[in-house]
Amino acid sequence: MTKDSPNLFGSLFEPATRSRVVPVLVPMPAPKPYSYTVPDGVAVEPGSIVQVPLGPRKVIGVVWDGEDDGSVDAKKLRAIERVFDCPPIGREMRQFLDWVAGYTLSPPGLVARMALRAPAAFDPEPMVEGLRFVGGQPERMTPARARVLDMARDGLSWTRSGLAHAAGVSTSVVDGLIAQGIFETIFLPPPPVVALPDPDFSAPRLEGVQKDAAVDILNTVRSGGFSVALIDGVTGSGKTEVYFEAIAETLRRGKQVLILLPEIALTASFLERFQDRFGAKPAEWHSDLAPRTREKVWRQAVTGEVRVVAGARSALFLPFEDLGLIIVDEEHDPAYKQEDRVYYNARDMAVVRARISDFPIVLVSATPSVESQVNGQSGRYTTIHLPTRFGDAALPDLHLVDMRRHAPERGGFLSPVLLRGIGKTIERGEQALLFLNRRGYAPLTLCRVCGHRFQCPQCSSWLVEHRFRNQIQCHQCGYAERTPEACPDCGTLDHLVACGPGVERIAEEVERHFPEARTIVLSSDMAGGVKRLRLELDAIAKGEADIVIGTQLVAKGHNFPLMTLVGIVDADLGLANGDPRAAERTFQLLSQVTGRAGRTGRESHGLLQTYQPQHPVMQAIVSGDAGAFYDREIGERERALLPPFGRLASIIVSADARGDAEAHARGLRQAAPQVSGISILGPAEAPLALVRGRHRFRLLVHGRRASDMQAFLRAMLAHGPKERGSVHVQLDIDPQSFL
DNA sequence: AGCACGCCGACT
DNA sequence: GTCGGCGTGCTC
Repeated sequence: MTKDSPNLFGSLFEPATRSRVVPVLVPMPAPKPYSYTVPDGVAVEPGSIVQVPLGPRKVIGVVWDGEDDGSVDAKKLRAIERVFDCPPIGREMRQFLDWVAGYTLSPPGLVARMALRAPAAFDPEPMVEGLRFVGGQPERMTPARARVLDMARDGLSWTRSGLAHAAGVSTSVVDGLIAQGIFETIFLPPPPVVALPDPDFSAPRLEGVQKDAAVDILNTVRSGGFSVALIDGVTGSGKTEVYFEAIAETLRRGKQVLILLPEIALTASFLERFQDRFGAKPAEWHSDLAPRTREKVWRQAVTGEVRVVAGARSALFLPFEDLGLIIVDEEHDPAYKQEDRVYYNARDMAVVRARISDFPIVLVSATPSVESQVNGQSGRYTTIHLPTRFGDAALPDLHLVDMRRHAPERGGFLSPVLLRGIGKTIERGEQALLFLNRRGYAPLTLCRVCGHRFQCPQCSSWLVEHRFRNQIQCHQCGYAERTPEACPDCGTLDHLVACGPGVERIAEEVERHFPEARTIVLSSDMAGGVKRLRLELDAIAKGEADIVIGTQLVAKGHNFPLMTLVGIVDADLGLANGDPRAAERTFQLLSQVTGRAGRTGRESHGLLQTYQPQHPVMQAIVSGDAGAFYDREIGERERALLPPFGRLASIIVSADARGDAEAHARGLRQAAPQVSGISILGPAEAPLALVRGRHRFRLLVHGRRASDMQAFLRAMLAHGPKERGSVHVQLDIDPQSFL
C-alpha cells in the first residue's frame, strides 16, 4: 500500500497491482503499437523481440518505446507469451524504423516486420554436436578404425559425419568408436556463416587517381561521424577497389559494414573480388537465400559475429549489432526502390540510417542519379571523381549512327554501318554485343487485311509475339496464348504482320547476314531460367559465341572480356515513355551497356543507332561529357517543377477509367493548395498494370517544400477508409531535405 | 497483413 | 441441397 492512497477502501477495491503494460509493434497495418501486459517475473525492455497473441494467432512483435497511455480497455489486454533469447533491437535501429514509417507513411508494424524477416532466428542457434578424441585404443583394431583414429589424432573436434567422410568410412565405424569411449560427444558453438574478413589480407592495388580517391575515402572514415561520399567513376575505373579501402578501415575500427547492391549485381564474381581483398567472403542477403542460411546470417549480424554483409535492398533492415559503414553500389539503380506494402528507396533510407547512427555512407555509381548529382553540387555530398579507366582498359570509341542517313534494308533494323562493324569484329575473332531492350520477336502484331491489333484481354497493352515459344504474351500482366494462325477478327489466314523489332527478330536478321557466326540471344525469359543464363554468360566470357544479342540484363554486372563492339539497336527506345526520368534512365542504361566493351586493352567501339542524334542523351554518351547532360537534366526538372530536390511525390491510384483518375486528381488539387501541381501519367502514356479490372494511374504531385508534401500526403491518407484501399502512396523525396 | 464471418452462383 | 468465390471487419 502506498502512502498517498486516498483511503483504505479505495485501494482495497482497486486491483492489487495493475500488471505492467508495454507497447508492442505487431506485424500488422495498425497506426500504432498495441498494448500487452508483461507477466510477473518476465523482463522486457524496448527492442525485446516477443511472441504475442493476436486474434486467433501468435505473432512476433517488438516491444516499443513509450509509456502505455491506458487508452485500451484493461479487459482487452492480453499477455506477452514469450521473450526470445535474442539481443533486443537497438535504440538507433528503433529510431530508424520509426523514421521510415513516418516518412513513407507506412504502418510502423509493417516496417518493423522488415527487420524481423528471419522466421526462426530469434532463438539462439542450436549447439552443434561434435566429437573429441579422448585417447586409448579400441578393443579390436580394423583398417577402417585405424583411418578414423589417424584423422582424429590432431585433437581437434570433428562432426560425426565429417570425420567419417574424411576417413572414407561409414558413420557406423565412428559410432563403434564412440561406444567404446574413444570419442566423447561435445557441444560446439554453431560455425560462423562466413569466415572473418581481414582488412589487411592483401595490399590494395591502387594507382594514380584511385590512390587519391582512396585517401579521400579513408579520411572520411577516419574522421568518423555522419558524412555522405559520392564516388562517381566510369565503368572499369576501380570504384570497387576504392570503397574496399573504406571497408578495410571500418573493419580495423571494429565496426560492421553493409554493402548494398542491386540484387542482380550480387554475383559470384563480386564475392570473389571481396575475398581476394579480405581473405573471406561477405555474408550474403537476398530474396532467394535458403531459409536456414537466412536465419544464420540474421542471427550473426545481430550478435556481431558477421562483420560484412553484402545484400539487396532488404539488407538495410538487418538490425546490426554495431554498424559503422554503408556502401550503396550502383546507387542510381531503380531496383533500390521497393514499390509494394512499404514504399521506400533503400539508397535514401540508407543515408538516413547513417545519419541516425552517425557513421559515414558511400554512394557509388558510374552514372549517378540526378538526386545524388544535385546533392554533390550543393555540397551536401562529397563527390569523388574517377574519370579514367584502370590499367590498360581503354574506354570504347563511341559513334552515333544517324538512321535517317544510314537506313537499314527493307524489313531490317540494322544499318549497313553496324552490319559492317559486326562483320569486321567477328573476322578478327572478337565478339560483338547487340543491345535492344525489348524481349520477344515483335512488340505489336496486326492483321494486314483488317488492321486488327493483338491486344491483351486483361489490360490495355499490346501482345508481344515470342517466336521461340510460339506465343503472344502481355508484358504487363503476364497473359499469354498460342500465336494464332488466323486473324480472330476477319479470319484471314497467314496475313498477320509483325511490327517493330524485339531481340528474337534481331537474331533472325543477324543470322541472315552472318550464317556462320555463333549467335546467342540473352533475355530474362530465356528457357532454362537463371541457371542456364549463368552457364551461357560463362560460355560467352570464354569466347564461345561471336555475336550476343541481349536485353537489359546484359547491362549489369557481367563482364565480357573479349567484347570489342557494342551495337545499340535502338538508342531512342525509352526516351518517350512519359516517365519524367526517361532521359536519365536512358543515359544510365546506354552508359552501362557501352561500358561492357573495351576492357581487354584492345581497341573497342560502340555504335548507337538513333533517329535523334542531336538529343542531349546521345550527345552526352558520345562526348563522354556527362556534366553538361546533368546540368541540362537538372534545369529541365526545375522548369517542369519535377525537381529531385524534395518536392516530388508519386502516387498510384486505381480507377475504372481515366476519367475517374482525372476527377480524383481535380479533387486533390482543390483540397491541396499547398502543392503546386498534380499531373497524371496513365495507361495511355505509360501502360501501368491493370489489376482486376482497374487501371492504375500514377499521379505526380509536386510542392514547393518537402513539408508541404508530407502534409498533403497525410491529409490524403486520412481521407477515408474507402480511399485508402485504392490509393497507394509512394514518396519519392530526397531524404537530406528532412535531416 | 491474416483470418473469420457472411452472403450469392455452379456442382457432388 | 452443399462447396466456394471474395467483400467487410477485427485483432491490444
